[in-house]
Amino acid sequence: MPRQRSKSREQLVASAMNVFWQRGYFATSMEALVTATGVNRGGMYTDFGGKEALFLASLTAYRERFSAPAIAILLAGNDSVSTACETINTDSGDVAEQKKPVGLAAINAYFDHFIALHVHHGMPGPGCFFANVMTELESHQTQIREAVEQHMQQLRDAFYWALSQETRARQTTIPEAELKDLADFLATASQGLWSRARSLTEIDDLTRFKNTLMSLLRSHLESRSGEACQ
Amino acid sequence: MPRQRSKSREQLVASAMNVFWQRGYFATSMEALVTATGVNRGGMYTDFGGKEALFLASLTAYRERFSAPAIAILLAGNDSVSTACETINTDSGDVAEQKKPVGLAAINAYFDHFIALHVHHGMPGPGCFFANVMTELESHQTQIREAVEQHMQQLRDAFYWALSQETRARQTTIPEAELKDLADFLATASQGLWSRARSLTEIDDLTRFKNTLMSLLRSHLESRSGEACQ
DNA sequence: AGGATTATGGAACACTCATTCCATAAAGCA
DNA sequence: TGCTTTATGGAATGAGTGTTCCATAATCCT
Repeated sequence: MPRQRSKSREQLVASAMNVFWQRGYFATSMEALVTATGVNRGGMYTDFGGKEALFLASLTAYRERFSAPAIAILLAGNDSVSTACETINTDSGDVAEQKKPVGLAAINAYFDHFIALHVHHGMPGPGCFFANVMTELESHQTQIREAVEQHMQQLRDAFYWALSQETRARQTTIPEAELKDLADFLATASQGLWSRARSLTEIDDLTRFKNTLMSLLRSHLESRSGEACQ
Repeated sequence: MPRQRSKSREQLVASAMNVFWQRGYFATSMEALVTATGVNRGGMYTDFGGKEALFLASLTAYRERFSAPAIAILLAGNDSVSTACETINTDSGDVAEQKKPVGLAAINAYFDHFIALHVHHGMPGPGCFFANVMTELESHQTQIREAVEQHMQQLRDAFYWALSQETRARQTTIPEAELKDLADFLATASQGLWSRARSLTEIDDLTRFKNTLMSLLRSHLESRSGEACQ
């Protein structure tokens, strides 16, 4: 009986997410959301509670659509998530479906995925939604803070998985604590890259970061495996 | 003849800077600035043009008061800036005045300075003002964008200087391009740390990042100097 | 076709924002 | 002391905010 809505709830969140991602929470007005999504003002309040609820929905939509596929690349070979990742990966289609890279190669692929995103989007990029939110947090609610922390945790764990795969392949034993530190470092360093991508104008800057990081990582792992040199 | 003002222009900017740094541009209202600075509303408009001009002044104040001293640590031994740095360093007083660390030790000292700042401030920290601004940029003017880019340039150059000092001490020759890439990497990675410090609660997380980064750097430089091993 | 139901889009509301203005208070000079 | 000059703090302004509401329009079912 009812009139059918112009855009589905998912389309609405997808549009809103883009605006929040690009402009941040405070700089985004409800008016801007109305024009960007094409949805009438009232509908935003019947479907969601209001601006903050819509922002939270945008945050989870971002994690599903962008964050999870990227992290899935790092988790290649991890059986507990492989089924979910496989569908996501084949959807995005920018990862080799036959033989997914593992270990350092997975980390390399993660950054390639990041770079491909920026080639597609154009520079300067929008940065990481979560990293952007981090700098606006002060007056946000704890709910959002938890979402950010959860994202960082996932990224860290994914890096840890990729690193442990690499050491297994190399048949080297690195203390778990040291591997965790490395994973932490990678998560934080890549957050820096995401932030930085907001003001850089050259894709090459991203590529050089990746190459340098991978080179550092290789040097480190090799120095730990071939201890005979010292 | 006139009534003397309650706070100097510099005190005003210093107070305003803290609020902008903590809360960001949009989340900071003029009312909050009035109560935080203790300066009357009218004075803000006679001394500066308005909110944006005050924000710009806060940005340069931050560079002078926080950014420059930190970067000066990296530039130890660089004669072209040594005089300026010396006065700044002795003011802050958290750097050994007699023999300033050079090369990798300077980079280590840079992060120690960063950590000391957070010990003093308490966690979670306020992050890097410039990094915070980066994520709000979309609707800001080019003037602010330039200020951010200028800061990144300075940080990058400072890291480059410290790295070149290190290779000179080690008597190893690394191509200039490769050294520049390393400096770029360090600047971006440390921006990640600054951002991350906004949501972390343990000082130890910062220390572990520093240790891991220094360890990676050492492994890399050693692998480049002792090529005989491979 | 007619009626029930829901989306629509614009008006209206209360509120906060940055900015301007002004009567008052305070300080130095005659 | 009286006069000039400037800072002060609060009121006023007008634009913009998030939110609510409602008459209208569109769709589906009978």
